[in-house]
Amino acid sequence: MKRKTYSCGLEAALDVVGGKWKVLILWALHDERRRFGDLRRTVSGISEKMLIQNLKEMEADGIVIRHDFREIPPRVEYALTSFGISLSAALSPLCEWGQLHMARIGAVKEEEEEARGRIEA
Amino acid sequence: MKRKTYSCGLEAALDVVGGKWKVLILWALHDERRRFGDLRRTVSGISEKMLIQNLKEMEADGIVIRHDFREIPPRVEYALTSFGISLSAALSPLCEWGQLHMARIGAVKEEEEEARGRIEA
DNA sequence: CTTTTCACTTACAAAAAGGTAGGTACTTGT
DNA sequence: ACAAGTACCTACCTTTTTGTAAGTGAAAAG
Repeated sequence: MKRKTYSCGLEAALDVVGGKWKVLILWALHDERRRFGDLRRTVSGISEKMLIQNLKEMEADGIVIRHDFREIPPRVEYALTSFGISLSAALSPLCEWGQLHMARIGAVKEEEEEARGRIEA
Repeated sequence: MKRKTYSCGLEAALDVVGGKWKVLILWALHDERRRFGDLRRTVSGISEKMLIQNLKEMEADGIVIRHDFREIPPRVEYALTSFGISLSAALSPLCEWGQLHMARIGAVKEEEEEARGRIEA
């Protein structure tokens, strides 16, 4: 068994919340618990596969809890654990930063995409 | 030209600092400017290709500046811009969170890896 | 004249992430 | 009898990301 080590806290945090969807799922849950289908509609663009896959990982990482009501038709709710809540708190300055510079970032990324388009064409 | 929009600040931030290496590079630069080779040694495990690739993107995103001394043998230094510094500031709570829960995260991720090993074997 | 240093570049290969389309079980409503 | 809704699962495929290994140029050191 290799000891998993991180060179800084960011690396550890990214290990839990990296990838394209997890922060968005976290965000969707940061103020209210939601059912699977509700999440699917809220996190726009996500596929069912990605949603469950990420939810499972997040559950394994202890940042969300799954509550199965064992009803038929099925009803399952997802919520943040206290660990997940602490994570979303740690993420909020980054969120604010992103919000503040959203226009700038979006503009730069558009340029980059256009540039790539020019090269590939 | 499609307007690039983000559903929350986190999405925008991740667009700039996503991926496996960028936060680590940012971290390596957050307290001092460094030469290419220095970065290569500091960010352990990164390949030259990934390092330049990420540095270029970060430069295009305005979070690092490249200073070429135009000497031979070549000498190039990288440093954070003020934008980059603001980003690293926004990242520091997440860094602290990661540091605080590093042991827990590492343990869970080890378990997950072992579990995957069991299945694949 | 060969080797070394440094900051890259390029071609190629491997791995990880993400997407699509279908299916399951079970009940309620028509 | 049949379609609809719910929360999934599975196999397969494409795209994106990451890694590896080699090469470049230009001067200076041996």
